[in-house]
Amino acid sequence: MSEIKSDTGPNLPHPADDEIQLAKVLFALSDPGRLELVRQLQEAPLEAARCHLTDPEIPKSTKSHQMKVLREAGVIRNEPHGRGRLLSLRREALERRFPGLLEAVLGAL
Amino acid sequence: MSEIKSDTGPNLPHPADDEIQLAKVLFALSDPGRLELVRQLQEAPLEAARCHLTDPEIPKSTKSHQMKVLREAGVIRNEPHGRGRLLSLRREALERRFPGLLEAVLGAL
DNA sequence: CTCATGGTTCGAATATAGTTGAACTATCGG
DNA sequence: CCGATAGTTCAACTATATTCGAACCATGAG
Repeated sequence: MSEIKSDTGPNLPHPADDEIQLAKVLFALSDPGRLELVRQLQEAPLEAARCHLTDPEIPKSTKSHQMKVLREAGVIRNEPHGRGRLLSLRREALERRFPGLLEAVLGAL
Repeated sequence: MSEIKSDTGPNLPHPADDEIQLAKVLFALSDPGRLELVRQLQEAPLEAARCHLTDPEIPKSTKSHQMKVLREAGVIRNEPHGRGRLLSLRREALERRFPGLLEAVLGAL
């Protein structure tokens, strides 16, 4: 056991709060599959392996790609967690940057 | 002069209020150029010829295409007006369908 | 009617995005 | 250490979007 944060580990790059761009966020959310994933993170962070229940046939590489688009847009965080990954919504960052946006998107039918 | 609405005229198709889809709206707004156009319609409707798309060098066919994407998504209305077209934001429809969304997007820096 | 203005549409080229298998990496349990 | 699990990355392919010239169409002015 070690408390040292492994630099060599699978720590993926995330944009800083103030680097999050509106256009990229809107684009990331403009896909039904990605939007669905975001909805699943509404209540609480989720292990990647536990979401996307709707389509169990999707290859993991495809799923990984969708997570990447959301992560690079600054919509979700993707961190190591046990032998998998923990996905979470970047609520605070998005709210600070684009107040009301996430709520409006998630609130829609 | 005639009060008859010409059916043969350039009346373009618009989605009905309840046919407006979130994903398409978000996609339409995810382009900086289109977003800029939408911002110009914030205050009041505008003749298409009067809204300069940041780049004055943009060919009219390209500009027409951008208007089409926004129109088909249900973001703007595009109606005949004199020898040109009048563009307007579909505020009410968007507000009814996705409350707060437009405000959040336009309010962003 | 004719012309200039302001736009739409079409088609072809280009650019960007999505999909997927295979190879690779990290972690945990035994 | 080994195998299983979970996910990323890469490369090739397919699909969708964007761009823009050229042709076309409607309106208003003269």
